[in-house]
Amino acid sequence: MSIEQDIQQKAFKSPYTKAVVNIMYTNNWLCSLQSDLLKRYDVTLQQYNVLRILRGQHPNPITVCGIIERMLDKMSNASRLVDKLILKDLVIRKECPHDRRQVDVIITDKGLDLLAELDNQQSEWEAALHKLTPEEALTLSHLLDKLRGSAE
Amino acid sequence: MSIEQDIQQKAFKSPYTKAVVNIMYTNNWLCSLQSDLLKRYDVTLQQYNVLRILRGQHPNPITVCGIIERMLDKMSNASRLVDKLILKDLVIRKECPHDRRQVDVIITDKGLDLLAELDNQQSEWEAALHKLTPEEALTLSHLLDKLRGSAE
DNA sequence: GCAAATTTAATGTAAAAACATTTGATGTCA
DNA sequence: TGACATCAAATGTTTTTACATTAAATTTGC
Repeated sequence: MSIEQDIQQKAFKSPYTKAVVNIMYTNNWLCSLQSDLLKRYDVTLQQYNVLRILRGQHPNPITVCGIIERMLDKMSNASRLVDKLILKDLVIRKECPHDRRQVDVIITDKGLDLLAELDNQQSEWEAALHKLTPEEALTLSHLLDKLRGSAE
Repeated sequence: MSIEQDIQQKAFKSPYTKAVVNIMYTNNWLCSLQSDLLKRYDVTLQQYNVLRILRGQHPNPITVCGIIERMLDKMSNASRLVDKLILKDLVIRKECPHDRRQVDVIITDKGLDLLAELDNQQSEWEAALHKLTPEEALTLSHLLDKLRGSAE
């Protein structure tokens, strides 16, 4: 069923309003799916995102500022998020040699192992997305870029 | 710039992963925009969504359960959200005649006025979305429905 | 070189969310 | 009817988020 039925709304004011509501609704749908999966590994969605950013840099370190820049939702407590990951031995903090204000963060082997494990699980839920063809998925991305005014 | 540049990622594993990340990124972009607007009126995004649900029913009441069903992100504390709205005189609680477990919630005139005011403001930020044509906005919605397996 | 401004990360605090439990009301069925 | 399951809403508790402030290091301009 379509978005109107999902949230039991009769009609939307404009195709734009409808698209916006649909993005938010779909986002929540995706987050729920993914959180359920991550919960089994005792990682939150935010922690998972930070881990993926760190893996993207590995074996290079990245500063807390760098993490915030790359995060999907910029928030101020990346610092505390790193704290949580350190408690689980998934990352380590290292002092930054050339600027002592900054703090380098690096993913540990344990963190990489966890991500590898999660990659496998991901295929399980990614299969749920294959109701779109690869071309449609790209079109979707392109439209979102354009919506944000980020299209080239 | 496209999503890759926005979050400084080189490439995505698949068009599906890219679409999912883009949905989440765009959702955050939209929420920030909208929250900034709502903040001036001392309403949160969640409270705003509940108010719109209530307006959709007006002049009929709706139960707390009904609100949760229609919310974009189902959470358990719709009850407390209603509390907040009552404090601001935007809604009222009424006992439900035929089932004393349930509680009817109705939007007040003050609530309707606030929404009307916000509707005007909305056009301001909706203009930001007109980089898409109406047809593209509909295509976007359709692809999202299909992604969730909700296409007809 | 030094004071002021800026940057980086951490921390304090209040509000909100997530999750479980409780309370009261209704439905079910022997 | 009465025990038991179910349901609706509220409440308790812990964790997370949002927002502001602080502390230390670096940069800038004079």
